[in-house]
Amino acid sequence: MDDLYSIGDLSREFGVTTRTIRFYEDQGLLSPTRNGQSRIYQPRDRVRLKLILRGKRLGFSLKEINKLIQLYDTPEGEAGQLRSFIEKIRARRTELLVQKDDIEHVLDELDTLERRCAD
Amino acid sequence: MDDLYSIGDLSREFGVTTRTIRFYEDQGLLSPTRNGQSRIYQPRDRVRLKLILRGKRLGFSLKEINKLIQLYDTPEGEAGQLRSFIEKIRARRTELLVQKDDIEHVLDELDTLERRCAD
DNA sequence: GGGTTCCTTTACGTTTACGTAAAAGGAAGA
DNA sequence: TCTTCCTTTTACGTAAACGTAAAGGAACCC
Repeated sequence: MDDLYSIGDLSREFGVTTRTIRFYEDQGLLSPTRNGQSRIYQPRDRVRLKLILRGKRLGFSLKEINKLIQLYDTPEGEAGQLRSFIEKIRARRTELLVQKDDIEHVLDELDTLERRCAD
Repeated sequence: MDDLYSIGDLSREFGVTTRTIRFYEDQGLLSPTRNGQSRIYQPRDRVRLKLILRGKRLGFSLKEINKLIQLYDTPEGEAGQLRSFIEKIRARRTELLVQKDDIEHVLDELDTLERRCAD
């Protein structure tokens, strides 16, 4: 019971509500085991939650995050689906590059603003 | 009437619906002049729309975007409000740095995925 | 003058991502 | 035993950001 977590543990660690964590499970993003009625989270569940939250920070919807996670979990095959998914990945990457650029712009502007304000 | 735009012009240029543009006006983010009933957008309105959309790409809410825009428009004074706003700017910058980091991680992962898929 | 296109306002509908409250059960501590 | 804390399910509520008609006016084209 060393690397096992309750829903409250994860809630505290990641700064999200238990409602949120249950919601992610409801949406098929998490599937913890149970001890009686209580949810028990393994390290891999914890990692997965981490990934979900990172996805969120990047503006992915939960559905998109779900697909990305599933993509990680696919062992090998299903090249057919994957081919079309590569396109999506590339599209997303393009978006992310734009976003990165945006961020750099905004960081500059924030600096300017901050200096302008510091009077 | 060279640097004047209709709502349709901007809609087409930026790939958003007219509904969206009117909604932004409704939220106080845009205030075009009128020709009779029709909205007329000046270059500065166009720039502002551009800023709004960039803000959106960065995950700002319309309310936050509104504040940032107002911050740009403040001529000089009101140091009181600004001081607390600098904090928000710094917080946002920290978030953006995290986000930039996230993006770089994900870009790497997307590369890996793409290579893994390319069989 | 009919058709097409663009514009307007009003207003109800929708999706996402949870918030929040209600009602209840199990376990630990004073 | 009582209280407190953590957990559960169920379910209605909500904010943000538009979508989607509906109904109408103005301008242009043939």
